[in-house]
Amino acid sequence: MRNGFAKTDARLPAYARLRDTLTARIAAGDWTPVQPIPSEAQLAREFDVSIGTVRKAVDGLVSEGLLERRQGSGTYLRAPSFNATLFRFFPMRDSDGAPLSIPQSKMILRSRAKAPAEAAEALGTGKVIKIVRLRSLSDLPVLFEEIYIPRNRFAGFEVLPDVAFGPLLYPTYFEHFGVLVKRATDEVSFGRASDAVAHQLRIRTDDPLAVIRRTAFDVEDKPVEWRIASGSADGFRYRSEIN
Amino acid sequence: MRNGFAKTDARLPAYARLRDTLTARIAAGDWTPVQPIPSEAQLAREFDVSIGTVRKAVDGLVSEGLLERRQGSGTYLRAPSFNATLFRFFPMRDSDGAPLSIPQSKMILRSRAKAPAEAAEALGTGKVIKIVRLRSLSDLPVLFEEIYIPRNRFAGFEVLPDVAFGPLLYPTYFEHFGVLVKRATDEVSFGRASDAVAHQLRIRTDDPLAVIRRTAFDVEDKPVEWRIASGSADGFRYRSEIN
DNA sequence: TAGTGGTCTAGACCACCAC
DNA sequence: TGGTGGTCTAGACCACTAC
Repeated sequence: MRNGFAKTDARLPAYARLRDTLTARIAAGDWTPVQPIPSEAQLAREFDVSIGTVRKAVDGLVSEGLLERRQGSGTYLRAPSFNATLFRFFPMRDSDGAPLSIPQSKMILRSRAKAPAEAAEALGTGKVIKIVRLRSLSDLPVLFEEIYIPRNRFAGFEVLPDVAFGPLLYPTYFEHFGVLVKRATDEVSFGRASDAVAHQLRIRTDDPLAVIRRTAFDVEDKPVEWRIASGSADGFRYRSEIN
Repeated sequence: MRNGFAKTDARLPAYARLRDTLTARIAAGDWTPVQPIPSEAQLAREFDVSIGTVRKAVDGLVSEGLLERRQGSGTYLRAPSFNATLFRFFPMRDSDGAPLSIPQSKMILRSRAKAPAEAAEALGTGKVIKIVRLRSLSDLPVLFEEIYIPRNRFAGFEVLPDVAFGPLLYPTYFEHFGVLVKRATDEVSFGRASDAVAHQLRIRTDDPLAVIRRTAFDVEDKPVEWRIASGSADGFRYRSEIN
């Protein structure tokens, strides 16, 4: 065939097929955030469309947060574009407005496991790796997290050396497994601390708890992570923008 | 001047000035959702720009949710584009999956008032109208709301006849006061029921409470409403999409 | 200074809708 | 059938970045 589109629906308009082709290249890990992707003129030649059509395709990916334009320099992959640290659930400043100390993250467990029902339903598989973390502010534990990721996307995650992990998981997902988290859904509810959670959070059993369940999706809208996080309901707040 | 731009920064590109001019017309109530706005060709002539530039301006407003394109028919105002009923905070179906009965909304109070500190800070004025509502599912009260709206945007709201109100406030804001809510910020936290709230919700004093604070903004990003809503924490859940 | 993205033009043809 | 938005072209010039 004359053009270079990946296997996309030929009935779609050219800009949509180009957009899907570029998304596939991103998902395949063809590009990194440090080198610009091909220029608009190059893409126009490669796919035999006009620059205007390239711009429309790239516009879509920029508005999705996948790409980033830098005038005079080029267009770059934006990864991890997704900043959803659980610490936005708690105040980062004390009552005087002074910033609290740097958030800490302690990995408690990392091993193959069978996913609990909720996680298996969200991920579409029960074969997962389970991660347990405790996150703290000023040496006070504030959030207890259980995280499940599918083994077929994260083979070998459980044996990665500890130095591969920073305070955030999503950069690790991208750098070591090419998994780019693009969006997520959160669900906040109320519960009470079990013995185990209470012990980790240094609160009492049955104390009020804020519970956040999250499912995260990659650039192709496939679920790649399910997690449940718990913190004391006192001082908890969840901010959200609605459009 | 030759073109028809409203008072916009002449340093901005043409599409941005046109977008701002169209936003101002929307805010001024020049258009309704039932009649199309002028066609792209008409706008191009009126503002002495090309159709491509009109498309770029309209694209922005479409992606903001202010306008809606209908191929073959025209471009229409989308109002109220904002659907954020508080009932998404509670399950609308019982445990068997059967839908619960239609949500109800009872207005308890509607009068001029002095805004509490939080509301005054969010709205930038203390001169407000206070609205108190109780919202129910299957005749069970689930949400107690206190709402504050600035008097300078909603003059006469407190003396509107009851028939002017449906179950949702935002359509009333638009139809009677030309105020179009475009976005809002929510903050979820947990607390305990006061005597008054407990009585309204038919729960016990000090029972766990989910509290949602919301600030709503109009098309020009001016705050037009602040509300605080409370419901029993049991059965509460708040869903949110993160991008 | 060469190359990039940012803006803008003046058309063309197509798909769809309302009359 | 006429008018609308949807797609697409093949340029032009500008603003900015990197070297």
